[in-house]
Amino acid sequence: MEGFFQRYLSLYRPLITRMNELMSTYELSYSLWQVIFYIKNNGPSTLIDIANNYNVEKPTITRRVHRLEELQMVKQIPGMDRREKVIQLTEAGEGIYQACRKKITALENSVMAGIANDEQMITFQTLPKIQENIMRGGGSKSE
Amino acid sequence: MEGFFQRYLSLYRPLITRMNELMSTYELSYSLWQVIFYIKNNGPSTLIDIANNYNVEKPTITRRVHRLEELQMVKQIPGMDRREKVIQLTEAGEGIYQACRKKITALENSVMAGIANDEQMITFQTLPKIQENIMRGGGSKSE
DNA sequence: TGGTAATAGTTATCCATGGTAACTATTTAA
DNA sequence: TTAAATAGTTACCATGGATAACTATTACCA
Repeated sequence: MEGFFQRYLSLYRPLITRMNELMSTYELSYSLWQVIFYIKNNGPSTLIDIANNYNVEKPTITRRVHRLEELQMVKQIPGMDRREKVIQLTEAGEGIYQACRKKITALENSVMAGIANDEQMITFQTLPKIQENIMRGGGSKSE
Repeated sequence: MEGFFQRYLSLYRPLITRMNELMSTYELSYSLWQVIFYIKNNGPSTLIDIANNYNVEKPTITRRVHRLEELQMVKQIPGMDRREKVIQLTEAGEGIYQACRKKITALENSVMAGIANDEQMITFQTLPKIQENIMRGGGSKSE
């Protein structure tokens, strides 16, 4: 499958740029969206939960959450451990989640124009398999 | 196709990290590799050629080429216009291209483990269609 | 021919993201 | 009760890309 990475990677910038434009109305970027998305779909969460989910380091999530707090899309609620910072969506955050979800879904659809349904499905199912393979293949750390 | 972007994007970091590790032996990263790759496949080229091909701005390519010159993988040859800087691979650059090409192809293969051939092909063909749709969809600039 | 466009490239500066190392505060365990 | 583990933060650095303003050269054209 020579040339696959090139095809995969050359899609990245246009896509992420488009997403960021889409969300700029709400002062969000894709990286911030990820946090909102996670909390919405997994309930109030700790920074560690989020960091583990996205395979990024803690300070990265600390920063994202702080920005979201400034934007008042997210707030801290008491956990059962004074170390933990349990993060939840605010009302505003909920609203913005809905609005962005709609926009993103619309873009997801428009981007599939002219592509057969089964081709969409196969691509949809293949990407996570590739990710599995890469992550199993062992980064320089763990494994 | 809700959730498609998430699947696409969550593959990005592991992949690019893996690529960068792969090439770190030669002090290359994927962004530098792109330049080498382009020159190898299109012959001696100007910065403008390269920038246009990858849809990035000129200064971005200026920097990449300068790094490659430092690494002596690339050199300047006279063009037919004293404004132009025509860039070519050096012998060393050729060698490193070959070495990286092999490594990348091997990774491309290993990453497809357990994925049926036709699924690979469909994914391979679908990605550029999606890219087309995104780029046609008009960034905030042109169109 | 002389002067204005356009073109290729560079420099300086800024922004967005993410990583690492070293730290605090709290909790667990021995 | 002290040592280790855990959650989070802070400070700092690296990468990669964008913009704006600049130089040098070439094209155009009146």
